[in-house]
Amino acid sequence: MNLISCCRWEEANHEDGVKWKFLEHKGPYFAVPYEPLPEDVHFCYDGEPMKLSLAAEEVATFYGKMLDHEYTTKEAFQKNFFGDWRAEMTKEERKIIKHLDKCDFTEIHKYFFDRNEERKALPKAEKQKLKEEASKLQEEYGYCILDGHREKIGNFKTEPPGLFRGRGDHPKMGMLKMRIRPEDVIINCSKDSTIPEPPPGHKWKEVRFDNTVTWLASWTENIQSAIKYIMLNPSSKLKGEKDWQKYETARRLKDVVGHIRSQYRKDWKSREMKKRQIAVALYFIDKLALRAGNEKEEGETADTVGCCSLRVEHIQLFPELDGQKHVVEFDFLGKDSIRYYNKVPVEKEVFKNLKRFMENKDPDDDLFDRLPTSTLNKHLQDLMDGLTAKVFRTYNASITLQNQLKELTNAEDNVAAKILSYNRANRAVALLCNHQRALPKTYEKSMQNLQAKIDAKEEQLKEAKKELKKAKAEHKKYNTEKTKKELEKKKKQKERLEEQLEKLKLMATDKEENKQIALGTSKLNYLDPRISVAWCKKFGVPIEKIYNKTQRDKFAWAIAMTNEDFEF
DNA sequence: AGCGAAACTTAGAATGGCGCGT
DNA sequence: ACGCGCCATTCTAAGTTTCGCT
Repeated sequence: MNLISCCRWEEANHEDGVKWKFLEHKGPYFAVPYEPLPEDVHFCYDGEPMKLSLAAEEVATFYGKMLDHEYTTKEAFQKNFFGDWRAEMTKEERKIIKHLDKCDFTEIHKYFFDRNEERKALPKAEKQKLKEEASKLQEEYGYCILDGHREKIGNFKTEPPGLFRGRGDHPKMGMLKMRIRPEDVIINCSKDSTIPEPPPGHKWKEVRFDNTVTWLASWTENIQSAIKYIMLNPSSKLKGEKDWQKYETARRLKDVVGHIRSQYRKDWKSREMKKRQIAVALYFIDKLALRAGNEKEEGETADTVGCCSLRVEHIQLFPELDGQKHVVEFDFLGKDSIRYYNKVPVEKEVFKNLKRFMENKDPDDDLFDRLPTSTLNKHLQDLMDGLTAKVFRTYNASITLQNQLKELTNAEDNVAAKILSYNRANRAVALLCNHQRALPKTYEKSMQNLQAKIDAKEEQLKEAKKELKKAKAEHKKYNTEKTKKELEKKKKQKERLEEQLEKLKLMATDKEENKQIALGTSKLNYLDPRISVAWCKKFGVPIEKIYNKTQRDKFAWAIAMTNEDFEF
C-alpha cells in the first residue's frame, strides 16, 4: 500500500458528530446574469411582435429554449409555466398575454439553437480558450480546504434559473425555478478561515460555523421549498470514508442476514398482524431489493411508491401462473417514476398473508397499513446496529456481484472476455435493483446497422458453405493434394465466418439485453469497490478497464487498501 | 413518540467531448 | 477531415435517514 494513501485513509477520526476542524472555501459561483435578446429576435403574441420586459423576456426564453422538448407538449407543464410566467409580467403585459397558444416563441428558439450551433462550430483554439476559462473557474471555486487537505467540491455553482423539470407525472412540472441570489445563500465554514466574500453589492443570507455538517453552502429552492447544498466531491476523504462505512455496515449484515431471514419467516405466522406486515415487507426488501418507500405528500410530487407505500392496486395475486405456484405480480412506479414490473413466486405463507392484507380494501388503500418506514427501520435497528432498509440493497447488490463474478469468471479467458463476464455480473445487479434508462435515441438505427451486418455475414456463410460442399465433392472425386488443400481452406473459411457471426449475434444480444439497463448506478452506489479491485488483481485485469478516472478517484480508498483475497 | 426539517445518498437525463471508421 | 456513436461528466431531482423539537 502506498504511504500517502495509507495516511490519508487512516487519519484519526473526530469525536462524535464532528465532521471537520477547519473548512475554508470561496462560496458558490453564481449563474451568469440574464443577457437580453438582440433587438431583431422577437417574441410574438397573436401574430404580432411584442417587446417584453426584462423579467418576462427571461422567463420566455426558458420556454423558447425547450420548444422541441416533449415537456412543452404536456398540459401541466404549459399550465404551470404560464401561471408562473404571468406572475413575472408587468401589469400591461398581463393584460395582453392571456393565452399560451397565442404565444410564438419560435424566433427565440431559433436564436438559441443557432447560438448553440455557432458554439459547437467554433475553431479549436477558441474552444480551447473556453475550456481554459472553465478550468480557471474550477481552480478558483471548485476546491476547498478541509482539515489541511485541498478537496474537490461536487457542485460549486448555484443552479441556474429555469423551468422545473420533474420526473414522471409531476404536478409541478413547468414551474419557474427562481434565480439564486447571494441573499438566499447560507455559508458554512470555519470561524478562523478566510470567510468567502459575497459578490460586490450583495450580502449572504447567513454565515455559520457548524462543523457537525458537511455542506459548504445551502439555499432553499422555491419549487418544493427543499434545501439545496453545496457539498464535496465523492473523491474527498469525507465522502470516501462515509462510503467505506456504508459497505462495512452491509458486510456486518452478511453475518446476521441468515438469522434475520429465519426470524421474518417465523414472523409470517405471528398472531400480531403488525409483526406479519413488517415480516412480509422486509421479505420484499430483502428478496426484491425494494426501497423503503417513505410517505409522500399527495399532489406535491409524482405518484411513486416503495415497499412500505405499496398500494393494493400495485400487486396482483395468482395462486397459479405459468406452472408456478403463489405468484405475485408487481407493477408500480418507483423512484424517478421508473416502472417496476415483476412476477415473483413467493412462499405460501407470504401469499396467504398478502391475501389477508388485501381483504376488504380498495385498490388505492395501502397494502401495509400502519407501517411507516420509521417503524420498519426501528425494527431493523433492533436486529443489527446501524441496519436500515437500504442496507439490504447494498448488501444484496454487493453479494450478488461477488457471487456472479465467482460463477462467470474464467481464469483462462483473455482480458476482453473477463470484462464481458464482469459486465454480465454487473448487469445481474442492475436487474436486481431495477436500474433502467430510456431507450437510447440511436438504438433503433444502430441495431438495424448491426442486423444488416449479421445478414451480410449469414449470406457470406451460406456462400462459404456452398463452396465447402463443392470442395468436398471435388476432393472426393480427385483426391489430390491440391483438392485436399482447397478443402482445408474452405473449411477454415467457413469456421471463421461462423465465429464472426456468433460474435456479431452475441453483440446484438448484449445490446438488446442492455438497451434499457443502466449499469452505472449500481457500480457507483451499491457495489463494494473492493470486490472489483480484488477481482481485477486476482485475474490480472487492469483496474482502468473497470473504473474510469472519476470512479478511480471516488474509490481511491478501496484501490489503496484492497488485495486479491478480499471477501465481501 | 411523532412530527417536520435538515442532511445526505441515489438516480436518470442532458450535455460534452473524444475516438474511430470512412 | 468529418460525422457519428459511445462514454464520461454534469446536473439536479428524488429518494432515505437522521436530527431536533414538542
